[in-house]
Amino acid sequence: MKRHLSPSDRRILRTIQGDGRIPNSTLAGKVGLAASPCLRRLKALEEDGIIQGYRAMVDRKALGFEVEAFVFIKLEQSEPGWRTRLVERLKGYEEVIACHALAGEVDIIVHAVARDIESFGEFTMNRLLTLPGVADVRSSFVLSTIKPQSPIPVSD
Amino acid sequence: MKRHLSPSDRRILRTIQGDGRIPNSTLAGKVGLAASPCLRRLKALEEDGIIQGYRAMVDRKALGFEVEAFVFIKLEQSEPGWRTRLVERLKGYEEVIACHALAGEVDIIVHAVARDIESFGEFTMNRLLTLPGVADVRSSFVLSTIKPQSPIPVSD
DNA sequence: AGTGAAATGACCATAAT
DNA sequence: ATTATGGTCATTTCACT
Repeated sequence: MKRHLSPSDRRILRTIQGDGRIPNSTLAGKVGLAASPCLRRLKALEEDGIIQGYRAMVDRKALGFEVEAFVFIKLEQSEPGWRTRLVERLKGYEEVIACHALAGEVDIIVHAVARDIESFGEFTMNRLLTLPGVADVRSSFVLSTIKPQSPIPVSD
Repeated sequence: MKRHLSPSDRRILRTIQGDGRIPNSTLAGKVGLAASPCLRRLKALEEDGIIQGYRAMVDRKALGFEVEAFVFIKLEQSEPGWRTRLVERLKGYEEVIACHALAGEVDIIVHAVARDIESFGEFTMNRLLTLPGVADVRSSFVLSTIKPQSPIPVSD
């Protein structure tokens, strides 16, 4: 199950997390391989699900999303079916740019964007707080990004 | 300052957030442009900082990071200089895969990974709690990812 | 290593301002 | 006229066998 990662694989993963659009030939140069084996390894890493995909990181403000926030949700104890439906709903909201179930005080953390404070209010009031099984919703606006989404470290 | 986004730009942004490594020619086809103007637009979007970069999304577990957590930090009132040093330190930790300053109860949220619970403990105890200006540190482990890092919505 | 595909840059066309 | 849009073609570079 747990695939062994060669030193080349690790160098590929390190490099491609930093520049997901680097041409294979350039990547090959950086990791010290010829183009052909480098491409084979890259494809294998994708195939094995170790590389899950590639995304362009886009400035939310350029797309008109002035507000970014984290929403902390506490759940009531409730029938398991509700939980599933809640999760499906959360996944469906386009404002939700990431969402995790947590251990501890807070049950669910939602990373969200909104065009402005008003539409964020509409989102939390009408579309989060009204979800069945939700006991409490607290929001904190992002004031600044100290460190943007960053690579997972890759040891040698 | 605020660049106008053409319908083509929006289609490019929508597509490339979903597949950051799509070949330009394919991208051009999807957005209904010839390759050359498509590439010009893509480069301009990068140049203008609207596209901030490209990353491969890598499975943290494949790299040996069994633990993912959010850490909530409260600060003491303190001299402004401390704040700057704190932020620099946070940025420097490789365990920190994202970090934001928040408005509200919690001052800073840290998204972190660790190889195991022990090393996560070492990280919070020795490298977070000891930072000057930190009043309180609380951690919640990620139990499951409900929605992984997702695109910013792009309206037409 | 070779072949077909893709990236890239120079240049042209059209339309709206 | 100028700006913004997109297309065509020729050349280099790349992906993949």
